[in-house]
Amino acid sequence: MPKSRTANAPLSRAEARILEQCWTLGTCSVREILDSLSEDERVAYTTVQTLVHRLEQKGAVRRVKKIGNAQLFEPVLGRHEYRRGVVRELLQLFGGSPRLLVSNLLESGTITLKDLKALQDAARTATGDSARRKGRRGRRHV
Amino acid sequence: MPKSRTANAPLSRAEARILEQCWTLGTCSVREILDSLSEDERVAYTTVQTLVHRLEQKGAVRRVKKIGNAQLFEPVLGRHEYRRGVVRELLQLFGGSPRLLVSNLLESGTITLKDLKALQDAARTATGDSARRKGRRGRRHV
DNA sequence: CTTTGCCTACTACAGGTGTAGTAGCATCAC
DNA sequence: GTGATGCTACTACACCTGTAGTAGGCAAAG
Repeated sequence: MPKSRTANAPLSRAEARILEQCWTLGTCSVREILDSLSEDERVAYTTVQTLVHRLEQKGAVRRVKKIGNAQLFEPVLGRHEYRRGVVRELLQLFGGSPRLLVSNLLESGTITLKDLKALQDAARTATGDSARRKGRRGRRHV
Repeated sequence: MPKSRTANAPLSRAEARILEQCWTLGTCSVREILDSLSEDERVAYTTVQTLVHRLEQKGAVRRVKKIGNAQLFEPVLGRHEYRRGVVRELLQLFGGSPRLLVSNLLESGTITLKDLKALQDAARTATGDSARRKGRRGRRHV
């Protein structure tokens, strides 16, 4: 039977979409998330609410404070960890071989040799360069 | 609401697992699929049967002939197409940027620069070599 | 203080998914 | 032919997911 909706259970498509908005918005309320959705993704307020609730159950977000009668949430699971997990999932499809995966990208023309080259250069400088970039992007708290 | 179980609808995890066995086995029966599953994946005969049935509804396999009273199935959806689809799905997570995806693989140490290098070489010879490789890998029919 | 409005906690429900049971027909070994 | 076996077609069912409605509470506006 399908997975239990407890801590670090896998996120569904819709849940991930909401979490994504949380990443963009930082600490935010249900309404803010709703408003941040594009026209064609708009759903009912309660739908977002339910999804946020489920995300909370799965430990992907947590409520941090209450302002007035509104609850503010904040992502716990980071974009990076999440992506890592999903990619790991995907890799199983390729027998755990990331090379096969990239190879697939190449064959289907999704990525080009030029792209790979660029990535290599970027990676080389990032790793071998000074020390270790720790700031990542400009995390404006909110 | 979730997707309809009609032609080329997305495959669920379990369905994909079964299809995978079909790829390995080639034309095969429900029992053969069941028997080919490893110890810890073993499920009831009827479970496999149901999954094969759903795969059929989704157009991923088709019944080719009947031997005795047993039905033989054959994959319609190829491993390659399937993978391509899943990767495309995943890419949306990375804003459609395959570079970000590979970048993630690098950062998490899932793939190395050496791997990329090897892939590039392989790709270069395959593409730029003679004319156009049309056989891909040794596609032994079945 | 009452009204108005947004917020939250439940509840709901149809369709998907994972897993399996049952009934009945087709075959094969006698 | 007859019984043993295995196969297929239904049926079942709990849990997940996507989406939303409802009731009731807090708080700002008047």
